[in-house]
Amino acid sequence: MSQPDQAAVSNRLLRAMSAEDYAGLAPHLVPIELPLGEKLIDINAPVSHLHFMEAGISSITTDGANGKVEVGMVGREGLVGASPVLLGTDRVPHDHFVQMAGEGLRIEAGALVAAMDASTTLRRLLLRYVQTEIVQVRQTAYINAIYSIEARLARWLLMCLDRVDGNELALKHEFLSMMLGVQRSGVTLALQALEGSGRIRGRRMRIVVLDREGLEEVSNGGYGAPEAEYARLIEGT
Amino acid sequence: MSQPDQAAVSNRLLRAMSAEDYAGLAPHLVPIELPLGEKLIDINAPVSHLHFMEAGISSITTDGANGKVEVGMVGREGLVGASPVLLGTDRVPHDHFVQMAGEGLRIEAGALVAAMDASTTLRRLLLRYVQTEIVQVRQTAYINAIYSIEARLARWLLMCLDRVDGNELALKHEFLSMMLGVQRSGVTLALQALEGSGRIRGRRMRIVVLDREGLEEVSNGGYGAPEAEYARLIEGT
DNA sequence: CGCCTTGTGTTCGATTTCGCACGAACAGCA
DNA sequence: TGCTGTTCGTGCGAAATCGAACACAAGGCG
Repeated sequence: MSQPDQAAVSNRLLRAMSAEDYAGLAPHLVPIELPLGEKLIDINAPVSHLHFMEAGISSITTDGANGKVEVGMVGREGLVGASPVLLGTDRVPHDHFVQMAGEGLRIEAGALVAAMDASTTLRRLLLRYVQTEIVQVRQTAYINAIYSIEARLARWLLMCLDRVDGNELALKHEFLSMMLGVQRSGVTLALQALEGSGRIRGRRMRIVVLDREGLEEVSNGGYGAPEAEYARLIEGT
Repeated sequence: MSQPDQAAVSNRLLRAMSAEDYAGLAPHLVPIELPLGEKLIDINAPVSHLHFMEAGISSITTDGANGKVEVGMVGREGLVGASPVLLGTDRVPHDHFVQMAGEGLRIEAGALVAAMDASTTLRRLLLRYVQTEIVQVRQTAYINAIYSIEARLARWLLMCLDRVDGNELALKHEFLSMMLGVQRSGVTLALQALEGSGRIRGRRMRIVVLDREGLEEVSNGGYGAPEAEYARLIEGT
């Protein structure tokens, strides 16, 4: 098995770490396909592996009495399973599944923990990543409390856009409605509003973003702060 | 300055740690009053001190274009400032202030970090606490997306109740409306609904909880999971 | 005791979102 | 080409919530 060179990976965490830290991790990284719907971590099931996302998007969801809603999103900026493994537990009450197909680099939990124990710089980087996850979900809680469907949808599309190549997203309205925790027809109406103002174009199973800045306006401040915090904490910018 | 004995403290983290870990921390703990409204951490300001809450409640809020909403709650089960300091940054884009007056044990960030570097068991405990904060805020994001005002209010009252002695909460409707991100009149109506079903009794500036289990029913599954995860991760139950 | 500030109860129209249903458009497939 | 299942557009009454205003009540203070 040949692991990719650090310069060849897409994952922003792997790219941000020192060459030594990457070299220590690389022998344990196993390239893996991430097909749509693949469960990376089951709710309350032992977390044996983590996944550095290389492409595609994974969702963290809460399943409750009233359905399933997204409470976290991980793409190539992140590491699926980071918070439980780095913070000392082996299971979480949340589902983690592949929401947009892609690839990842899988690593065993034990190997990652060992690498972190051996390198303070690696530990520091990955713990900071966990902090960015916290900032993201606090923002989600805020948004879910007081923003309109249209603003929440705009933020969500932007977050997806940050994690894919190109400006197309392969998504069903029904799936979006579940992620946001709203009615499917509400998603259709919000998308039509965005399309009416020329910010996106919708086709069947596909959303093309035409005006990224327009979406940021619609998101009304809901998008941006967590993303800036990621840049600051992980990439020092 | 005499620090309290471990058996005498109320903070559940301090009580859960080993006697050795507590002994290492104790010389750095400074008892401090926490008056209503005191800011413990300012938004994006350096975090110099952390606070083990002994009594009272601190809120974590996001301030955005559309107002301020609570995105985290810390009482005597917790440590204000844990996530930034333990995860390697010195500031967070959130406000932390005292929402119900009480007391705490203050510690300098540097002293806590040093103690954690010296004890793997202490580090393990406190990182696990951060994980419980994550579980809490993911639940908040979930609830905010799809639960009614009444259910959210019931959950919020229960979370407060867990963090105070007795069954009375000193709260204004206006404050509640800000915490939940809803209209003040909506809070009044929801409280009346809870009072009508005999679960609480409201006076001016004061809410008396009469039927805790009734509130849990109203919260419709919104309350409980994060609390159970705290018990599991911190207290091993 | 009576004023005055603050907190709470109440109302009401506007708006958003829900919840549901049904038809139209599209894509795969025979 | 025609069939079929899926996805999307649409409409509509119901419900929840907003947003704002005003009246009333409680309690502090002079």
